Amino acid sequence: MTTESQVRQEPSLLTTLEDLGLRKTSARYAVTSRIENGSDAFTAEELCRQLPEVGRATVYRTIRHLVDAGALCKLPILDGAPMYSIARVEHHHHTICSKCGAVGEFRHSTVERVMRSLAKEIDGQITGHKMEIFITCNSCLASESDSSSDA
Amino acid sequence: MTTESQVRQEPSLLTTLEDLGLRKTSARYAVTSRIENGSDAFTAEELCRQLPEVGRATVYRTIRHLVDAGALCKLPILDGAPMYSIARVEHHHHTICSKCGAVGEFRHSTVERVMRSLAKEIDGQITGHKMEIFITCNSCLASESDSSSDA
DNA sequence: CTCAGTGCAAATATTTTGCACTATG
DNA sequence: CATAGTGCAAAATATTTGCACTGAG
Repeated sequence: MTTESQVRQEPSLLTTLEDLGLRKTSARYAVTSRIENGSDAFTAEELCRQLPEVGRATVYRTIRHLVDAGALCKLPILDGAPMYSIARVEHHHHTICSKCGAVGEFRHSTVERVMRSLAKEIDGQITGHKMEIFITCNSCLASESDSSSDA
Repeated sequence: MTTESQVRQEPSLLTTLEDLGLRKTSARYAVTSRIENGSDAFTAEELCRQLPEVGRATVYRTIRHLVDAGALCKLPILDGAPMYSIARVEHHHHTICSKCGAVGEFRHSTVERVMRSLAKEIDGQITGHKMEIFITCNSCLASESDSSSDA
């Protein structure tokens, strides 16, 4: 979609869990494959609803493992529950469509360069940063122009 | 603290509420003056605890009004409840100390310029952005070097 | 006096935890 | 077979809502 184009073939999330020394269980298989085959961003509750056969606690625990391992990003949504999405690019930022909630990833070297120039203005030592860009995605723009009741 | 130096004398939050056509009540006075005299960032629950004489619902309702009016920023904290801080600079970003939670504000023209250059790479129309910089603030750096048990 | 605003407590939402049971390695 | 992992339901936490009462204009 952006700077980094196709970075397919991320190692399965289940493998990520194994690498952490965790067992390969059917519950974890269900959760990770649902994440990998589902829509790009989701909430914990959504996942629970989609996986009635897996206990709520297990879903939350699995998500936490994946976030800790860096395989999932936790996106702080201002309203309700946080959303999660698979981290495809090492360090990146997110685009979030305010209409439909679609989440995209991008990486832009300028952002990192800005961080360096900010360093001297900040009253402390920078340890990390997070940037979210709110957009109206192209599909939503398209459907908007249908009902052209714009002010 | 940074680019924009002193922008004191923001209109009292209570005035902001009046401008919205809301009444000037004692509960709202209590909430807004507590916010203005308290520490820079706070959670809704903290405010409730500090104002036992004001109902929890009123605290939440007042915060919501202020956020809607743009007088307070809602900072999505990844762990627990979101934090709020007074918006002093029109459009700005935040520094958050990972150790002590202190929140600072800064504005940097380069950030806005980056947004413009990103526009052509993003698959949709940018409607807003939010950037948070995680730091270890100078006070925490100082107290760290005391107990120099660093790995 | 009227109705916006309030406080309370119950409802709702989200996430974590304790514990007995199950199944992976 | 030992114990990591699970499911459930209860607890903990965070926020919203219904409703009768109060007070600002």
